[in-house]
Amino acid sequence: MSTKRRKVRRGRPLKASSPPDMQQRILDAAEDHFSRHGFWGVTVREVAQEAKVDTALLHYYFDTKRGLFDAVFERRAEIINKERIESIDAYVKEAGSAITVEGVIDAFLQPILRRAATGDQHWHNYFALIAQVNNTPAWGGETMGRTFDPVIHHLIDALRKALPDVSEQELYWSYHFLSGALTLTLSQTGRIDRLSEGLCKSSDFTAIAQRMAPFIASGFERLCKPQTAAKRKKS
Amino acid sequence: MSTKRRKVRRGRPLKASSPPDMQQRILDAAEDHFSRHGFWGVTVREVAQEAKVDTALLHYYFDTKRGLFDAVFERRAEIINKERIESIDAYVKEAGSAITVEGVIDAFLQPILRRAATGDQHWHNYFALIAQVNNTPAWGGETMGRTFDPVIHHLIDALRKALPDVSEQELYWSYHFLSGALTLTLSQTGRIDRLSEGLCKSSDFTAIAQRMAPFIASGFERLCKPQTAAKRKKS
DNA sequence: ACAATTATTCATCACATGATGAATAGAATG
DNA sequence: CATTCTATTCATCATGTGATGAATAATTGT
Repeated sequence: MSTKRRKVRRGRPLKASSPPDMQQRILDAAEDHFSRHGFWGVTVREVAQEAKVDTALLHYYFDTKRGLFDAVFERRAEIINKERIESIDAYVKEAGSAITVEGVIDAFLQPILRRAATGDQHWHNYFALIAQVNNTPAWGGETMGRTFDPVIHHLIDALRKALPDVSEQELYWSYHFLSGALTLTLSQTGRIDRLSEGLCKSSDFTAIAQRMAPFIASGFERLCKPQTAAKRKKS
Repeated sequence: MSTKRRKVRRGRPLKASSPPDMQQRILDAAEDHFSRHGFWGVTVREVAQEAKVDTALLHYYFDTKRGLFDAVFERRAEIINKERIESIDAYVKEAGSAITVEGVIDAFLQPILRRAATGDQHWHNYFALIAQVNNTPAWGGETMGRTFDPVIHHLIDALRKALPDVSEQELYWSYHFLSGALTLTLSQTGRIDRLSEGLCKSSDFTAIAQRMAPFIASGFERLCKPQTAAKRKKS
């Protein structure tokens, strides 16, 4: 029990330890936790512990817990947004006048579903995070809008080309349903696994990629092409 | 500064205060908070304060915070589940051999959308709560399944009648998309308001009720009726 | 070589958290 | 009317919380 001063390792670390980069390590750990439990379900200590750093470092880089969360949310948003715009533009150019609703929607979904299909855990977590945010009444709409609305307007512009004289309202409502379907898909709760008794798997993004665009495109056409509404229920 | 013992009001209250019933008041307050911020975003103190009771009472009735959450979640589930089953059964009986996919889905959606359309704040909060849970990766799938799967199987049974020889997988995936669209609708984040610059409103359940069943039914038919897939993309 | 800057850990603060045992007043029971 | 039961509040506990200032070592700039 002597008062020996244990020599502690403090201050800047040796160069060797940086490669994965502390900031990235913190962001990865935060992404992992936030995606599973949401903003309030995570403590900065948990994140710091997983990243193997002191909580003070986390505040040093990201100021507040909220700052960390926003940094996580925006990190991959830019990447995916760029990919989605490129994908849509490529399809529109390639299809020319033969543009279809299903083609546009497929082009919009591809970047996300492809990334999800690789099984990369980081992207996986990130998508689940989007799902959480999109269903957070308090501030989800604002955050989602700020981050993704430009791309969505790009999508809607492309859809207008495939649907001449379409009503704006129908277009937005249709996107709303698309957004919901996509969000639940990305949140990966495993519910459909249980419901279907193993017949369908939340993680089977190949199956999803095959079905989602046709399903959604069909809904769009039904809502946005009045003439298709011929077989209206008569009762 | 005398040591006068301030006479505090303790013990069982006068009868007059019970009418709204303490348990109900706590559940209402909890519903309000949980729906907005999720399980981790709420403290028992906040709930107790809004319900104007001591936190101890809350533990007295519901044991733990989690117990309170589950009680909130289950309270209205029974009601809505019963209504949905009755609605589906009524439609199936009424339609007879003229049963349609859109009719079944409409019957399934009606009870929820009708309640949402009244603007009742309590149901409103409850639906947002469902949305939160449905997108909680950690335990959302399990909770949702336990609470709602029986009704969903009922829905799927009815859909089978409208879609003879349908593939089970297509049926479940279609429901998955339906579930996502409905969930986002109920979560009411206001995102579509911003996106459409006020043209569409999250709270406009009349508009949703008119569009959702046709949109979703069309997707179902596209996926579940192979012969409809004639106009496959050729490129 | 020295000074300034940057990245990191340590120690700690003020306050919030879920939970609980004891106290107490009214209601129910006999 | 005495006893037991139920519903409620009070006071408090141990732990967890986000955050921060000081210390310190490596790096960078001069």
